[in-house]
Amino acid sequence: MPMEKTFDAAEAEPRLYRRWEESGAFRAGANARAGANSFTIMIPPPNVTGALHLGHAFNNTLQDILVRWHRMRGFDTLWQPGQDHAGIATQLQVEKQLAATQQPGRRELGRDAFLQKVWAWKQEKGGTIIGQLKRLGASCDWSRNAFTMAGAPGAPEGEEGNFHDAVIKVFVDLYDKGLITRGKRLVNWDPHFETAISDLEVENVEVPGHMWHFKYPLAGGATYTYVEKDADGTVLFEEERDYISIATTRPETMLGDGAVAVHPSDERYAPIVGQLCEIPVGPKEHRRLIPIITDPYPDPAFGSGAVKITGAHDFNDYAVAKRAGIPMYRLMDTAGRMRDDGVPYAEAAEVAQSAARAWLIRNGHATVGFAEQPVSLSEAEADALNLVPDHLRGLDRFEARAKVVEEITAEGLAVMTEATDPRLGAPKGKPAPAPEPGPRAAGQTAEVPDQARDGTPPLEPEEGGEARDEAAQLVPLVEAKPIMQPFGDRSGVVIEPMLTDQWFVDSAAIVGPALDAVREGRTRILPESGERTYYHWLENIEPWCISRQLWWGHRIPVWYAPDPIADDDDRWAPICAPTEEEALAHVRAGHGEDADIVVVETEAEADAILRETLATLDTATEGRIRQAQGPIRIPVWRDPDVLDTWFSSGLWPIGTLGWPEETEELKRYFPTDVLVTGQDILFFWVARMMMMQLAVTGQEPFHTVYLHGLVRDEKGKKMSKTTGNVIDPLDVIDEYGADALRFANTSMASIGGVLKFSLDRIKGYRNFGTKLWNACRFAEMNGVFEARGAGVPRPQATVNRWIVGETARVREEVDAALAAYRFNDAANALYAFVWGVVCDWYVEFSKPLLLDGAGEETRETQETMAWVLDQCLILLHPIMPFITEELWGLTGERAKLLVHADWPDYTAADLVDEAAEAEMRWAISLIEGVRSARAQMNVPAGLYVPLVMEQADEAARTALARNDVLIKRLARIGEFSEGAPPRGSLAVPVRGASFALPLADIIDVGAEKERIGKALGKLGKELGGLRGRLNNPNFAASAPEEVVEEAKANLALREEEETQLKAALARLEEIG
RNA sequence: GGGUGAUUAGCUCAGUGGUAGAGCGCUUCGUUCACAUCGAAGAUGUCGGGAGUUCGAAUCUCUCAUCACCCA
Repeated sequence: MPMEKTFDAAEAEPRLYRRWEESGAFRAGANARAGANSFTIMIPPPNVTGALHLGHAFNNTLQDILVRWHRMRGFDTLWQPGQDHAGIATQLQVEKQLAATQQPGRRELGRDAFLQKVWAWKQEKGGTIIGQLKRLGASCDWSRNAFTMAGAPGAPEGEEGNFHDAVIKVFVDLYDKGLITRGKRLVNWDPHFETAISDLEVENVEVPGHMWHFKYPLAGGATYTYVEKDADGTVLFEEERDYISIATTRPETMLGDGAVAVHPSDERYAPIVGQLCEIPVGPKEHRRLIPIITDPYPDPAFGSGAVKITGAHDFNDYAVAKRAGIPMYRLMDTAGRMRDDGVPYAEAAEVAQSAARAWLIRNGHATVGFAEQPVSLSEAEADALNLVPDHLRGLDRFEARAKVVEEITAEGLAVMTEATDPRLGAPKGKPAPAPEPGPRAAGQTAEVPDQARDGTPPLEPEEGGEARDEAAQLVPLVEAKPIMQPFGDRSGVVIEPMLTDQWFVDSAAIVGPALDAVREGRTRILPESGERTYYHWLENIEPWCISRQLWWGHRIPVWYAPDPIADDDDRWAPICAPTEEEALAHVRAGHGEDADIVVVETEAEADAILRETLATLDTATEGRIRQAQGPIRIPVWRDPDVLDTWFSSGLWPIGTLGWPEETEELKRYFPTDVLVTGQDILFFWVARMMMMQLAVTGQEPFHTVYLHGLVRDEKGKKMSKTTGNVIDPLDVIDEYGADALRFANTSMASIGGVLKFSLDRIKGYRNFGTKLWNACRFAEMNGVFEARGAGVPRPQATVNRWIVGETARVREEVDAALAAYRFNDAANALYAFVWGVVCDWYVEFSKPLLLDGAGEETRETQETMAWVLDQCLILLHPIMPFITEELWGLTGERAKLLVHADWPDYTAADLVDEAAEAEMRWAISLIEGVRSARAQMNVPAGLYVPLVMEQADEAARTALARNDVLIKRLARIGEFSEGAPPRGSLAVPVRGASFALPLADIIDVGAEKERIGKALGKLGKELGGLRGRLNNPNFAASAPEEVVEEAKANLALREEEETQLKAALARLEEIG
């Protein structure tokens, strides 16, 4: 039964994949030769919430190619699959689902019940991407599928595994070594998810924003002379002022200001440094005064040159406050609302006031006043203080902003300017609104100032100049300008820098080996530019914040118990232990065997119990509970935070292999070989894996990191739902088959290449599959596969000898390309070979032998073709596994599936027959010459025409004689003759011979002259270049010998061709 | 502002010192018994601009321009 005309991918792919899986073809070690080296790839674990996108499709195609290639070569191969638990994304997903199905929300459920819901969700929906990777043909060992939360407490049946143990063990080890610490740090806070997120999860986007300018009056009505000078010292402007002008894009943070800073060299403000100024907001009777300090951070040329310092809400201010010892006052709660806790504002402001005075005293700007006690606030005390005025408490941060602006303006403390000031941008006379900005709001809010609009040049940016024309109508100066604003990449809300207690890894202490590994070449990053980026980041590494205020994740293994020796002040002592039992054992050791230990859920509960306990004790012991008599209640609570997802995925290479147990797999497959991943997670993941694996095992986790870019659309744009240019790889697979998608991915995969996805290319590679299919179909129709022999054929016929050599060449080319991770070169070499050599020439050449012939030559051709096609299937299999496996099955009884076929290792040196190659290349060039002349001269395509050989050398004669059947067939030649070409022939020059097509009655002499003239023109250019080079004595002297030889040989060939063409032209001239 | 990279045929891209290629598209021709998801032939380039090194530069250096990404 003849084969179908095309490959039915939709039908065959699931069937073939099932076949592979059922036969265990992808199992670790399948098809390994005895004593083989291992080859391991760890899949970059997709989020458990994820669905396959084109980036995954690309990334996993490359991994699959490497894995299939090694497996066929007999390596002990493991492709380790798995998923990442993706803290924020998963928690969000489940919360959404609860809301959508009218179930109780996360907080109502409580932690344990919620986590059960997450696990249930994971078990039901978490496998989506696995099925999708299978459709792509990914040959992972699915029996080993891993999960970064496997084995966590509460994990249901089927989620066993010890990944959790690995994560906890590493945390405890690093903690014990002092490499993990807890502290108050400014972190990027996501008010939507109410958790810290890393720098890398923050997207900075330029959005239309506003810059407000406010006056901070000097304390006690003090004044100074404000002078502005130009570079030469000429006074430009001078006035008496009782305030300092401050610009801000976030007025609500003024409430937490701890100081105003100016540059030490800024003479304008020198007179008032060390004085106090007033924050112009809040109840008049409790206005807070803050010191004016110097710090190198403010840029005198920007704005007024004075900067408000809000240490708890801005990264730059944080550094200034740290340097100067300015207290940091937190203003917001975890949801980004203005705080509504603590003592009333008046009381809090009082304390802050004393702290400000104390600062002046400490820094020598003031002396201790009468009856005054300098107050110094600890970090915790400052944090506990709520400086939000009572009427603003509980407001959303953006509402609070609007209120603050309104109040200051009403009080007349906004800096004013003319209504025509081009900086305003917003509608005249109206203070700009303070909407909640967001990337989606961009373009809807106030426009960016268009200074060209009214032709007025912008005013000088220096403050103080804007109110000079008193006659003009004045409005508050609210600049409309684009500002960079941080957004959470998952939540899309504005990120708030927030001072919170977090856990940190001291990255700087463990980064050394990770840097050395790349510097010393033990791990190589491709493209090389990735190495530079890697160094740059690691050399400037910041502490890594690893705590997240989420529930879904590895909970931090730290418990808190009353410190048996500490003062009341920091009475909770952390105990880090792998399990609660061990932690409690520590508590018991500290508090005595008879202590009644109560594990509670929150710090508040623990506090209550501890207060009760303390109350029962003798006050003379000053709260030290070690002196307690008899059993007392000791509250213990566990840190509620979970670890950053990247902390656990950082252990992916060893965690998936069973570490910390010393498993057989760990010994066999670690260190792994290649990591294929997106360059966007070089820091998130790659660098951290390097650091963590080195810290834990002392070994590099992989020797090669292959980085690739983002898959974009045809025009190079990012694919996004909002743009609507997202292409679903599954749709592509449905329409064109997985092989076409894979081949397109492979051919795009040049090192460091830009990835632009094009459906035209997909279609082209689907056609390529069809071409291969039909070559096999032709072979099958001609009994080729019945003649398959064992091993490499050793045929006699020139065409067969030639194609065997060509096959060896392409095998070497493919191996070299894959070894160098030049996937595109491998794909292109195979495309050119299968289509351009096998299909275009070899199949055509074989036709006379297969269709017309019989006997040994036919049999040998069948055998050779069977072998050549088998080689095509084998070499293409890593890239196009489905169609090749299908053809492998259809074209013979096979000992093994193609997925386990032996990868060839024959070489061009063994198999290339140079004489055969020269002969075939000559025949091809003659055929092409004839075809070209015919087509250009409009000789009817179907017409058989005679060919006259004018002259020929020995090699050409032999080649013609031995291949005349092929040449006649493919060039559509009727008869050969030898002799002088008749007048009005078409000239066909080839190497070592000249031919003519006598077609005087068909051709147009003028057109033929033109054709030859054109060819001569081209030749002339080339000859000019070659002669120029060879005539240059410096060329012969400096260029390598083989280059000179090549140029000489080239020149000889071109000259021969030129002679022939000139002769042909001369003959045509005779006709006229 | 810092870093990294890109600029080659109409389009998408290869091309690490020897005189420029592929695929797609385009034009012309073709119902030749594997394939029209095909075949044959053809056209198209101051390799972003300028300077330098070199016998020789798309390739190395400098510079300018434009664009992209990452980090502030």
